[in-house]
Amino acid sequence: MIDIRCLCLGVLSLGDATGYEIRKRLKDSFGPYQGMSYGALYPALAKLLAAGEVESLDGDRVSALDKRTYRLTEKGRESLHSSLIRAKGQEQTRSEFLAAMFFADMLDRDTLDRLVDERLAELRGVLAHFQTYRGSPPTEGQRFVGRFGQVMARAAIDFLQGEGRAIVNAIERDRKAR
Amino acid sequence: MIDIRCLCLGVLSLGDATGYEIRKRLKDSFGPYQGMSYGALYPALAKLLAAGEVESLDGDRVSALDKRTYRLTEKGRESLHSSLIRAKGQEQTRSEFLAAMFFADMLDRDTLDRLVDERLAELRGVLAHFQTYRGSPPTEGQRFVGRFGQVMARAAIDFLQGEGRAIVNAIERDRKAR
DNA sequence: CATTACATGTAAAAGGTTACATGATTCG
DNA sequence: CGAATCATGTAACCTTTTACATGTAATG
Repeated sequence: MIDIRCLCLGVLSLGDATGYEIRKRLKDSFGPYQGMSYGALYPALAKLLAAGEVESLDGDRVSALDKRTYRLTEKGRESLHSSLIRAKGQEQTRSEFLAAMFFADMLDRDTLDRLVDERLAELRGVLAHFQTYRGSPPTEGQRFVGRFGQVMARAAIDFLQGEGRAIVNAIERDRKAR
Repeated sequence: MIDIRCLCLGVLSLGDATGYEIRKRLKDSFGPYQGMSYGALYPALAKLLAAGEVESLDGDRVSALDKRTYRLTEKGRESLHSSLIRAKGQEQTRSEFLAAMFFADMLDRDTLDRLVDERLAELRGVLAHFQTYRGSPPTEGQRFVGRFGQVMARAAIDFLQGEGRAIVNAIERDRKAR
């Protein structure tokens, strides 16, 4: 399973980083396909440190709040590799948007339009994010994720602007006909 | 927020059901876009019952394991409606597939092919699922979700069979060139 | 000098999964 | 009569979010 620890190891495999940077790089790389909150991140790093899968490059931290840079160890690299080869081709989406749209017949026109508009805004953000690949030339893996993200965002936008909007309009027509 | 309790209310808004049936109908409607385990479902139903948002149609249950059919109450319908109008157009995907592909450069050809094949198999299942809409004529909301699911699955399949596979092949070429 | 970005952590609570325990009904 | 499906529930565990507490460094 790919959990937060595994993701930390993965980001660190591309270069040393602080906890804060790990989270940022993950967001830059995956956009909406992976998230990470500090409350999960720092405990995960502590566990990785205790397990010897990462090492801290700062021996002389005075306070527990001082900046700390992590590096992947050989043990960590092996652990990451063994997680990756056991990974399944799974994907799990929990969509508040679709859940609400499913009950569209209970909702008024304004709410439906708002839901679609919000979804479109987010998707356009995702598309722009993946289109402007900043920083160093990406690995092939990064390229794969970026292209996949673009294609899926594009497909969702096209649907919502065309057929999706048409279904919403049909709901409204039905209501008026009644 | 759309949580498991809200989903139960939503399913029940389309007709009375047992806990088991609620889970089944949700899977039928949303495919991979919503899941629900029994360990979350039954405690959620108990809370809804205590809150008076659903009622039990079986007064005379001898054992706690006897079948029980739930019905949405007026209070439950209001609660559902107020959740829906507060819903955001959000969607969150956690993709073990993309996480693994991101580190494609660390993986061998066989693993990459397996990941793509597994993803394709799942997506084809999703597509088939949404294409064969069984049962009673769907509400417009159901139609929306079904069409959205089809479009997104189609886009992902096309990508993986074309450009995605090409990137995987490029990785292999790079490796051989080294 | 104020704001934004950088930076680390803890504690409580929510939310969910997995495994387990138990049994009835239906269909070939 | 055996297997699949239907059916309900608990408990232990895991992960993650949210809110809080605490600063430093860079930038306009």
